[in-house]
Amino acid sequence: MDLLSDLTPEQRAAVTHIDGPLLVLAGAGSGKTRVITRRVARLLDSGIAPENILAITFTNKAAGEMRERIEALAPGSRVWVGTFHGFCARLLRSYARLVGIEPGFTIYDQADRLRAVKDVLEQLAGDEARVTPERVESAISRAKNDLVTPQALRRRARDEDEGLTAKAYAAYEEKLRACSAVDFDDLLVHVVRILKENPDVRASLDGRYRYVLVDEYQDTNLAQYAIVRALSVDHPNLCVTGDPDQSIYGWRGANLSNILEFEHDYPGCRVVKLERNYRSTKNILSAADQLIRHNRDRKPKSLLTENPQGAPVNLTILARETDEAEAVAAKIAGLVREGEYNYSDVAVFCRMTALTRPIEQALRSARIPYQIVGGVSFYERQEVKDILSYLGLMANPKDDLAFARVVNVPARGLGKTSLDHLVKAARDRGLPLLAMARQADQAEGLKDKAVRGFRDFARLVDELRALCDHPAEEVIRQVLERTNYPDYLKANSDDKGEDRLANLDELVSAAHEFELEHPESQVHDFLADITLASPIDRWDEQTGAVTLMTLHAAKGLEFPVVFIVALEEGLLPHSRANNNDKELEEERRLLFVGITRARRELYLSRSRIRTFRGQQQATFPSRFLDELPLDEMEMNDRSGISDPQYPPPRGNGSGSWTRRPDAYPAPRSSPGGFRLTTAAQLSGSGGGPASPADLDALRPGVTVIHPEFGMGRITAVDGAGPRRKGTVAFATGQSRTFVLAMAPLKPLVRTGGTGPARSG
DNA sequence: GGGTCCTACATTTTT
DNA sequence: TGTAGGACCC
Repeated sequence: MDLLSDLTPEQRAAVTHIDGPLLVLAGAGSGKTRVITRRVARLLDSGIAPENILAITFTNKAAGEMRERIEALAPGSRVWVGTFHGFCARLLRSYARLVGIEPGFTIYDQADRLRAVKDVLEQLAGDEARVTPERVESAISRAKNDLVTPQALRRRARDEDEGLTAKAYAAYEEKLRACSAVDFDDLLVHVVRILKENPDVRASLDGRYRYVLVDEYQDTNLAQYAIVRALSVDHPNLCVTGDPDQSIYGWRGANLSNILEFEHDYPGCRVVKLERNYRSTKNILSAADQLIRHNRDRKPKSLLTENPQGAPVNLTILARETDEAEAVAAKIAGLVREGEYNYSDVAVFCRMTALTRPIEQALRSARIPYQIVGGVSFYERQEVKDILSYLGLMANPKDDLAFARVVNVPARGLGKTSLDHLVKAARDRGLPLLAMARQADQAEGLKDKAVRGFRDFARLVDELRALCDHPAEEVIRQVLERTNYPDYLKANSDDKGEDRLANLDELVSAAHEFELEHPESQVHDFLADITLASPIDRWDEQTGAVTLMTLHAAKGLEFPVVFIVALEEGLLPHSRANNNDKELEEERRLLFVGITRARRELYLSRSRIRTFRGQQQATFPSRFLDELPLDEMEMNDRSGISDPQYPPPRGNGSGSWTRRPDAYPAPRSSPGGFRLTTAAQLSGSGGGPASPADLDALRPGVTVIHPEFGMGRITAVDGAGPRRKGTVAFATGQSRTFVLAMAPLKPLVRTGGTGPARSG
């Protein structure tokens, strides 16, 4: 086919560029994927060998799609397309020895890493540690992505906690080495080291991968930058594509300056800007544009489209998250009933996976098929992880983490005490746990029964290990059979047993599929593939179901109809991102990404009250709503209550549609809605001084209104009688304590309910 | 050692 | 709301 005829001049410029660095700044929906794949086809057309091309994408799914498209344009060409992590894993299998690790290394995922950090912290500081394992874990990850060594982190440490973190980092590294394991970030870090310390290897890889393409370049971190740089010295035929406005992985170490400084890093590079949007309606694009303009740390850019105006963007306010979910479900049902869309045309995005639950429920009861992307991934389920740990231990006998996980699963009478003795003995001798288990009779303090147990277990694993070069599917079947795992599951899981057995079946068929695709593979290849898989890789757009996912997962996708829910302060922007402008701008970009996924219709919503962590809480509208072109939008408030008065978080904001200054509420009731009631009214005592009954309504968990501070929630009460005090956390972030009998606090209750809203 | 119950706890996003 | 870890009892 003609690779150029249907392209715009800009797209054509990018596609026809062959040698030298190329930066493609591609706005949302500007046909970027098409440009990249065409360019690869064009490279192949011009006689460049497929093995000289390396294409890096953000997810395996994107890689698969690109591979397919390239295959369609240039059949039979075997271009390597994959993620940074996949590429590095492969490279590391060949060059492991250069950084002192074994080629059969195991890849630890985040849960494994957290487990390892916990072990290390306990060993280092016992119960004394003042830093949480989670914080240490993320600090280690951050350090690695920034190419900071344990020594450097130690030198940098300013206080005791940072010192302990650095120490834990060093100990963690040792532990991984002893287990012959690497974590996600190590895949990158080790490759950086290989490239840095071995000029010959670097030169040969640079020569091999003469044409490098990196997609989503705005989300690369320092380690990834270093890899790309090292592969583009002798042959700087590097093409990167991305959009600074869509950078949403800063928390993972992504460095926006990689793309902003590209022209500086690669002098003489060609820059192509793709600004025309082919995806969305004018209305949707206008919303995206107005929003993203509020980012100050940004190169101004216009978003243009020749697409029709389209329907106005819709913003709906509901009373509670269940109402919101039902409204979404009802709207979806209506759209499909009208015949214009299928379920698979629709996606619902939210900030956190935890927010999907009410949506799921509503979709279920409306009998709308859906699939959820993310959340607890299939491979993180306990039963799956157990079996995978057996495989891991078979493939890598030094994997102490896997050993500890399964040595007593199913129960073999090897509890904590026995394991502690074994660990100590192994540590003294510098042996892996499996090796120590084989000679458990030499470990101090073990009872005969435990010695026998460990040796039996070691024998079992050794026997299984003999099967290591068999197909993964068969290995899994053998593990299940020889460990009696299915029986153990049946005995130990009450009503979930069926589900869990089904998960094991699914694991077997996953292994089978892998086997078909990679006939030559070994168990550790299967494990690596699983570990490096992302939730979105399992997503199938063909199933005829509504898609439910986080805004992060939505990157790179598009849907005719998009819903974005829970546009509330604390959720979007997330409360953890509230501290500085940088994080706040990333949150804004996140919403921008969500909005620009929509092709024809966009529905935004928020709920006035949200139950989170089992607690009802009044919410405030996301500040981002005020940044949208509200006059062009269609808005309806179906909550049946109006906003209370509250001090705007910043600026004056008054007069805007989302912040109604008038509203200390004339109680208004609507079926199933809310009204605001005073404690006095509740108890029927009609507005006099608070009676004991009034005070009874003011309990922890109850949402209240204060005329000055706005909505809040009672977090604690203290004392009794007239001097009883209550602490209220207000939605503005401040917390205050009042004498309940005196304070003008009013509980928010459900119409027709029997009493104040209660927690739990 | 192992199972059960309870409490305390945290809680973003993901390769 | 969920879960991970601790206390307790068999």
